[in-house]
Amino acid sequence: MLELARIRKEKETIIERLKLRNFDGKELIENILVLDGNWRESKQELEKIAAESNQLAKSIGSLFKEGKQDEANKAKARAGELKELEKNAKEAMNAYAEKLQAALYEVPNVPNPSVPAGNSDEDNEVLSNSGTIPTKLDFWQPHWELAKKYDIIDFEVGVKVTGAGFPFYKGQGARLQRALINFFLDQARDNGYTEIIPPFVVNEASGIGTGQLPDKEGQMYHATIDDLYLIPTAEIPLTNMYRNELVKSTDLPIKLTGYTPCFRREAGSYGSDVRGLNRLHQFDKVELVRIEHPDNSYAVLDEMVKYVQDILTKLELPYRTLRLCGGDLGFTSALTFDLEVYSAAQDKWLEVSSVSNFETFQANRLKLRFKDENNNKQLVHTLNGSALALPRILAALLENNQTEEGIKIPAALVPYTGFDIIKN
RNA sequence: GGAUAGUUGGCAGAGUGGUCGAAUGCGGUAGUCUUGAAAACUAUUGUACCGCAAGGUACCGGGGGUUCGAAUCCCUCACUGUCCGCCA
Repeated sequence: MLELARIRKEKETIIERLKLRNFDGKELIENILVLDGNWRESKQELEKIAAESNQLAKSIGSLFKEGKQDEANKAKARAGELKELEKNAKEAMNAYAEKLQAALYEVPNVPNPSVPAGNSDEDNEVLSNSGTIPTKLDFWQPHWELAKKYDIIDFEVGVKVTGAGFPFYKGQGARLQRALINFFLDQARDNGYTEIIPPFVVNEASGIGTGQLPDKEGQMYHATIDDLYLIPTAEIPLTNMYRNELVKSTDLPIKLTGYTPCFRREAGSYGSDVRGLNRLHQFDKVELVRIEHPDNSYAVLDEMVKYVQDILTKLELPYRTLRLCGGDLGFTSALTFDLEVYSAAQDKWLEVSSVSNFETFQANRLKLRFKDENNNKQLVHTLNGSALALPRILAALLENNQTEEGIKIPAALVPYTGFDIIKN
């Protein structure tokens, strides 16, 4: 959510920059400013009535004490009138406040000026390519065939037990999965992140805090009996740890990492994109969250991208780095870099990480502030990034490392798996 | 799941219808004293919003109600403690 004060101050810039994401915000922003004016006006009106009412109530007390019954009763009559006025004024103010809030929720984050214009993922800017794309050999198979061949992932039994998109990992597949989680967490720890194991379900306030609610309600599994949501990413519990907090500037930066399963309904997804491990309803992910001083957040964003690149290099996977265009940019993000690995047998780039700077957009909803050098309260900047999402890494590892003997495990992972090849 | 007691400012803790934004203690900040520190003493010290300002409004777990007036009375929800039951 954008800060109202900022909208008042930078109306034109905001409208202009929102165009980068093909968002015509002119009408909405104008409307917000009108509602803001109405709200303030009605608030002043209400407060005026409340002030008189408060004063009157006090005087009634003293009048009774002094035994001036008549005057007291007269004042009571006036108080009754005021009460009616106050009720109406309050309703008017609340109506404006509600409309204002709803309108503010509709405004996406203002893109960073470096965000390229564009409509879809086709317009994302490829910043770099790293690693060597392997040559596809005749016997190479996509990962869902390999999963069957080596009996390491069972999609069918997942359908029986739960439904499509909930695979079972078995034997070496399960161990490889666990090895990746540990590898990622160890890497994060070596880089100064504190490991967290958060709850996998969150309440509504947390969903609102990080921006999944109210917009993307349909993307999350909702346990309605208890009104809790299954997390689609560890970003929600990790960032919400600091909801409504005022941290000291010396507490910054806050660097958190956490492994969680992620649950996504993925309503509306279809086609070859959802084949095998490409898109699941439940998947594992290690997430990084940073809470930063506003002056540092863009340097930190670059640092996080480098960090993810470094892990991909260690896994010996060919990858490319993209700067998301305005049309593909998430609602809450000001700037996002995606990292995609090349999965050879499918001949596809698979997104395995998304690293974003939200600036104050989440912090404003979270009411997450810090005391700056001058003891003023300021909103922090929040960032997060996947490091990494497991299934597509697994897909690429399986597809790219096929040999006649079996699937080779990259050297960096062998200490974690305890084996260097997957074979029958 | 049943019973019961709670939820007040950074913390502890008073406050059962009016002068309570809230005693008191601790803590914090500033000062006096001191070579310095501690102790002692003095003063000060909640948050948010509206307003150019003066000032005003709201907030005693959340929401609603009674009343001219609610931290205080009523309803409701959430959370916490304790006991019982169940349980990894």
